[in-house]
Amino acid sequence: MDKKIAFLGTPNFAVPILKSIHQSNYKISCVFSQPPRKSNRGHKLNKSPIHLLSEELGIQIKTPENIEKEIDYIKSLNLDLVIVVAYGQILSKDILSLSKNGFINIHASLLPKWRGAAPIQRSLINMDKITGLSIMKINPKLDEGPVCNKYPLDILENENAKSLADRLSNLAAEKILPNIENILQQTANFEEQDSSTATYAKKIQKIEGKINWNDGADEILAKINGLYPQPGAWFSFENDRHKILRATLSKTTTRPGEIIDDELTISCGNKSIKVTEIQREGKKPQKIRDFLLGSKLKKGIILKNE
RNA sequence: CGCGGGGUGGAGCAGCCUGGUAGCUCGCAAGGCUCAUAACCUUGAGGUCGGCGGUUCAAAUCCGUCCCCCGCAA
Repeated sequence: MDKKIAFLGTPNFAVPILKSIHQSNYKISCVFSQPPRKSNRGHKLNKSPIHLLSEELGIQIKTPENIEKEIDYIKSLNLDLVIVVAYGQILSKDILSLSKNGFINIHASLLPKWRGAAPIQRSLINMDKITGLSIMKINPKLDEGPVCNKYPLDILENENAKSLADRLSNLAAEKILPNIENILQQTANFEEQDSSTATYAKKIQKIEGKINWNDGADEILAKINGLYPQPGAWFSFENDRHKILRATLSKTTTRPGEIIDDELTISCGNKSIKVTEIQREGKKPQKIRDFLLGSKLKKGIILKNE
């Protein structure tokens, strides 16, 4: 009855899920994660969140540049099941054959909607009212495998990507356990996706964060929330990038980009947004009150779309 | 050795290039005005200008070095 499970994952989103499985009765034979990358200021080598967690929990961790090279090792593990959460490497047919019950992926959308890299951000930018999780079996194509369970989750008013990711991640941590049970018992029911209704969540490009004040306020707010905290939605003023971290809707409209009052309410193409938290280039995030004390962004200034 | 910005009373900033009295907005304290107030007026407290060293008659300001924070890019 001692089933052997492996876990493949990399970013923070996967952390609560690995924790949950670890705390349950299942035994994790090995964790795979992306190798430490040179990143951030100074290009230091940083281990992935899952890498760090595995070390902390004392689980065997492997971080191959290419998982294909570990194929013999994986075979030797004699795995019953593999859980994949945002691992970041393509899994070949050869790899996928090395688990008795397949490779199970948790995807942060209601498939076949938002297949691909950035489902959470895309659902927010698209102003969806609802999203969720899909538990699916990986096949060699991108997020196209058969689904055994979906868990819808309402998107809250003015919710941002971090909050939504946290909620989905926690939901996944909870729901993965009964699914593992069902799959190991062979009682899970997998259904093919209806690919004719599929949509794709393209990877986020940094340039998408640039705000166009001619857009409607709802749209701009969706961008601010969908790109929070990385890469963030921003505008330029006096050559400084100003990243808007949080904002609320406001009704007044004047000229697009015009600062309407002394509290940094900015008119959009339709309605306006009131900035409540902002981060200037090279500065820490600031509540709008603090930011305004020493700021030149006063009523009447018109922000340009550049 | 990836590129770059910053550290100035409690908060957010200006001053630095072109050395020579510590400035602005806010907060705080006291007083005044007011039916009253987060509004307005007056006064006040509070700063080793990130640390150390150097140049100079004189350093927030110029030079060197160290510490800390952040943005970009990957």
